[in-house]
Amino acid sequence: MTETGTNTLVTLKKRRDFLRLSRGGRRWVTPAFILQAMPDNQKNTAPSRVGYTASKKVGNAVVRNRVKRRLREIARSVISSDAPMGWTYVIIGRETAHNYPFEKLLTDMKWAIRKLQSGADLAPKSNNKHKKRESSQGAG
RNA sequence: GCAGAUGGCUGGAUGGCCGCCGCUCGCAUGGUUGACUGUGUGGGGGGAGGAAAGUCCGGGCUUCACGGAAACACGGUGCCGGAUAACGUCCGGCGAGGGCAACCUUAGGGAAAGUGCCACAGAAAGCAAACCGCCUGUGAAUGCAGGUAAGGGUGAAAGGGUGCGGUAAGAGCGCACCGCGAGCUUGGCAACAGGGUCGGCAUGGUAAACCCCACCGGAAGCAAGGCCAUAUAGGAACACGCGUUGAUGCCGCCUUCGGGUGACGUUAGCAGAUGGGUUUUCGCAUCGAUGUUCGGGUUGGUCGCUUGAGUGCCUUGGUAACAAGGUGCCUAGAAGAAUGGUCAUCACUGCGCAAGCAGUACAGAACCCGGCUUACAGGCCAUCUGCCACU
RNA sequence: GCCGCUGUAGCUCAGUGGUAGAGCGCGUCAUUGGUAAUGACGAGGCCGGGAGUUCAAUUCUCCCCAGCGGCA
Repeated sequence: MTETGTNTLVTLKKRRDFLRLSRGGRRWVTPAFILQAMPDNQKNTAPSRVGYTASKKVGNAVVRNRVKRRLREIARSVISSDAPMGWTYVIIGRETAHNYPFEKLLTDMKWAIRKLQSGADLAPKSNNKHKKRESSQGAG
C-alpha cells in the first residue's frame, strides 16, 4: 500500500544518515547516477527524505554543484509524484551526470524507483541485511 | 596591407513556464502583558568572479602573552627616489643583458672583515707555482744550473686585453687605447653618468654556501572569539586551606527539650576555653565551594556577518603610482552550502553546397580588504614600431 | 575555510652541489635428475613538472601539479 501523491521532500543533512543508507540501503545503478533507498520504520505518510551526493571524482566545484542541482531537479519532479512516501533516498551523482540528457535522467529515475519498489534488486541474490517490508508487496 | 609591441575593457543576450536562498511589506493563525517571535500564504525587490582558485605576502578584526623598550636567536627583505594603512606590491629613474625597432627581462648591497668550496682533467685551482716549450751557460752526451711566462695542452675558470717598442728569450719592463683602482671636478635629492689627474696590475668565481651591513617581524587564527541551550550531572589529579561561607559529627553556653547560639573587639569584654603581656585567637575535625591541568557530554542555536583604507563620474595637484574635494550609488550573506531544467529567437565558432547538426573558455563567495602567482574560448578599444605599396 | 607534510627503479626506502644507490622483485647463466635456496652477470630512472642561481642542480631559490595528515 504505497501512497504516490503530492509528496513534500526533506533534505538529508547529517553524515550519519548518509552512512546508514550506504550500509543498509538498497541500490539501483543507472548511467548517470546511483539511487539508494530505504523504507522508513514509521508510517508511509511521512515526507520522503532525500540526500544528494557528488564526490570529488565527479569534477571540480562547478561540476559538482551542477550535478547536485540536476539531481535535485529530477528528485523534485519524480520522487514527489511517482515514489512511495516515507522512504529515505540518496542519489549519488556520477561523472556523466553533468551533461546527460535531462529526459533520460527523468526516465531513468522513474525506472530505478519502480525497480526498487518491486524489489528487483533483491531477486538475484538473497543478500538482505534489512528485513523485507511492505515495499516488496507494494508492487504486486 | 603584413608582421609585431604595450596598456585597458568585456567574459553571450532577451523572453515564457516550473523550482532554490536571504531581505522587505501585508494578511491569517499560535505563543507573549507588551516589545517580539513561530508557522502558512500573497506582493515587491536582491542573489558568485576577474580570477571567487593557489594560500605566496601585507593589513583590519579577535584571543593569548608581555612594565615601556632594547638586545640575542630565528625568519624575511636588499640599486635609488617616491606612493601607500602596510607590503616581498605599485610608479618613476639608474646599472646590466636581449631585440633592426616599438619594447622586454633583471633576488641588482658587501668577495682588498673572516671561514669554506671549486669534482674530473691539468704541472699548477689561489700568500701562486712551472709540465712541454723558448733563451743563456756548461758538458762528448741523455742531461745539469739559471732566466722566462710569449706559445702548447687541460679546464667553466690559468693572476688584465690589443698593438707597438724592448730583450739572449721574455715580462706593465716602457708607451698608446680599453679595463681596474684612488683622489679631483661637473650634472643629479640619490642610484649614477660625463670630464680630467694619478697609480701601474695588486683585486679569479661562489653570499638562491656560512657570513657581514642596513631595515622589518610577539604568537595564533572567524573551526579566532562571545552568549544561550543540553548534559550519566557536577568526574579525576594536584595545589590552597590565609580570609569568607555551606553540610555533617563532636565541644562550650542557653533552653519552653522542638531547638537556638559560637556574642563582644583593646577607651572592649569577662559565661567559658586557650594563649599572650606595648600583644592576640574566636570553637575543633572531615567533606565541599576556590585555582590549575586532564577527562566526559552536547556536534545544536545565536552573535561575529557584511557600509568598507568601498565604488562610478567630475574638478584640482602630480611625469606617474596616488592624493584632496564635490556629487551619485548600496552591490550575496549561505551553512550537505543558494542561479537549475526546458522551450523560442538572436550572436559567435566548427562541419556541410544547403537544410541542418554540434559547441560556447577558465571556473563557484564562506570574516573582510590591498597585492602577487596560476588558469582562460573568444571579442572590442587606444597608443606605438619595422617592412612593403601609393600620394 | 585555516595550518602542515611528502613525491627517487615494479614495491619499500637511503642519499648528497660533481657520472644516483640498497633490499625485495624481474631476466639470463651456473649449481641439481628437476625445483627451491645459493652464486655470478644484466636490464630497469629526463630523481613529480617548469623557470632561475651556479662552470655544474636529485640537492639551493621561486612557481605549479599530485597525494596525505591535523584543527570545530
